[in-house]
Amino acid sequence: MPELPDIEVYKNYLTHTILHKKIEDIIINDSKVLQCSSNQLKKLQGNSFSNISRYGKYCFLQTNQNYFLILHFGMTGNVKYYKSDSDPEQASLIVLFSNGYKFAFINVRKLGKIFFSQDENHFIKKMDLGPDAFSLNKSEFINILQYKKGSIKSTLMNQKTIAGIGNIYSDEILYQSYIHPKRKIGNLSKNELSSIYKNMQKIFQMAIDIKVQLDHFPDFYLINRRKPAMRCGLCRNKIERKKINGRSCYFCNKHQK
DNA sequence: CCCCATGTTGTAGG
DNA sequence: TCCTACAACATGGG
Repeated sequence: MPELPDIEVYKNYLTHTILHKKIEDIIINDSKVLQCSSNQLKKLQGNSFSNISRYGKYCFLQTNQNYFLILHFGMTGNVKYYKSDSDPEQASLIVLFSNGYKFAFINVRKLGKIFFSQDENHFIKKMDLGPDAFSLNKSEFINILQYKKGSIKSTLMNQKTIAGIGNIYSDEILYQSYIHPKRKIGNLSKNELSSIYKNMQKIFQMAIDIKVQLDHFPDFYLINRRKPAMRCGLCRNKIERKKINGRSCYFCNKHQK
């Protein structure tokens, strides 16, 4: 489920598994997801990962030589640290460590991407990413949004404006903020923008705390109600689905004004 | 067979 | 220039 909280959970997982282990080899099973040359990946051999970080929906694996292996998960990306002769299905990339363990970047729909960079900030600039959603304070958040022209949902999902929010969490944030996804930002009050910010922080923190296990979200959340004929967890109205930005937007037409 | 799915990118149009 | 809509990408599930 790769939006900001999911990547944060992957980051924590990798921090507890792959750091400081000698990289013996890199196996590329699917060059389609590679956004760099295999020669660049060869540079990782003999080194180890020294730090894992996240920016927006990207995960940065820094090596002790200050190279960065950068993962983007698309719709179905996942990571796994394991010790076995048999590798996961659809592992695009496998890193072999000298302790016999492996790290796999799993990529069912092949919409994920693998990048290589020598400079984290340069990469972020090159990808034209806005500031990370979870690192902004309230006034920075409001300053960025308040002069935008588009609808609130589209703008929240625009990675060039703010990085990290996707379809599921933009819906959840607006649902809990009592704001209709099609509202133009210019029509939102300071209080409403402030509410969006607070709910974003609260929802992301919740999702990270429960490691994004869907059945651990509070019952009133929208996230487990994204199905036809489901009832709103806040006012029991029927949840609606509408295409916005080519994505299925779920919302409650009664309490989201 | 159909439609749906957590993302990004390119194109066309207002 | 900025915003919206839509198709494409690839694969699996209902």
